[in-house]
Amino acid sequence: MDKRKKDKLAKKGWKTGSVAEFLDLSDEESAYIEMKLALSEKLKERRRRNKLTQAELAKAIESSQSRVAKMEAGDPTVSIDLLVKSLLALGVSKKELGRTIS
Amino acid sequence: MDKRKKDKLAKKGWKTGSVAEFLDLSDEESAYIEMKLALSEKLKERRRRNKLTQAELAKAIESSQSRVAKMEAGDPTVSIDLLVKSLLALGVSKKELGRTIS
DNA sequence: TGGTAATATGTCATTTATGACATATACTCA
DNA sequence: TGAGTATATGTCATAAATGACATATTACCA
Repeated sequence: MDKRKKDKLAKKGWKTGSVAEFLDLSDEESAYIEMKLALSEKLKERRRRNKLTQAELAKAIESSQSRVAKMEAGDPTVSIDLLVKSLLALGVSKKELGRTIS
Repeated sequence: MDKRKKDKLAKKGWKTGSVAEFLDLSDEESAYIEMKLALSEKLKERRRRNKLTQAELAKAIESSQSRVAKMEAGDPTVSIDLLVKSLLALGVSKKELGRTIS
């Protein structure tokens, strides 16, 4: 099955527990996706908590509003690197990042 | 200062605590580098524990020996994504990954 | 209702990460 | 010592991620 499609489905509100079963992902694949989705959630949450618009955050991290939107949507073209850098820029600590992905 | 050079220096046995001071990295930059180095360490440790050569691990993750070497060396061209995928392939859990980067 | 700000989606040229390869260096052991 | 194995380093063409942009959709409120 096309990975792009799986991610697309996965982000559409499916609970991660059931996604792996239904889409037949390996444990490593689903763990990886779950981690990215957890970081997405955290980003959305923190940006809002910090009262920033996507455009404002984008400027702070030298990115674009559309990419921030994709990060928060769990778009498969977004890397963990970018999510992590963005979260660090929002003031999230390594410790909290660790908790987030666990 | 050139980021490539900073990473180069950083991986040459400098203790991470002092790197940030000496090289004048922002908190976010050093947190990011520390996370990558922690993942590098973990990879080296786990691969050895699993009694695999770099070439064998490379095959398992569909990469190359040279890239595995770079991962373990903390080469700045290696993404967190690749490190995470590799660690998951070695059987490391999300929980342990979380602990590792913290 | 309409107007405006925020967010989402799609596309694309450029940048960056990647696997592959060659080759250098280090390690083991006879 | 040298041969064999493992790891490190450098380079490059290709693939993947990125920022930018246009535009669609949604949310809010006067």
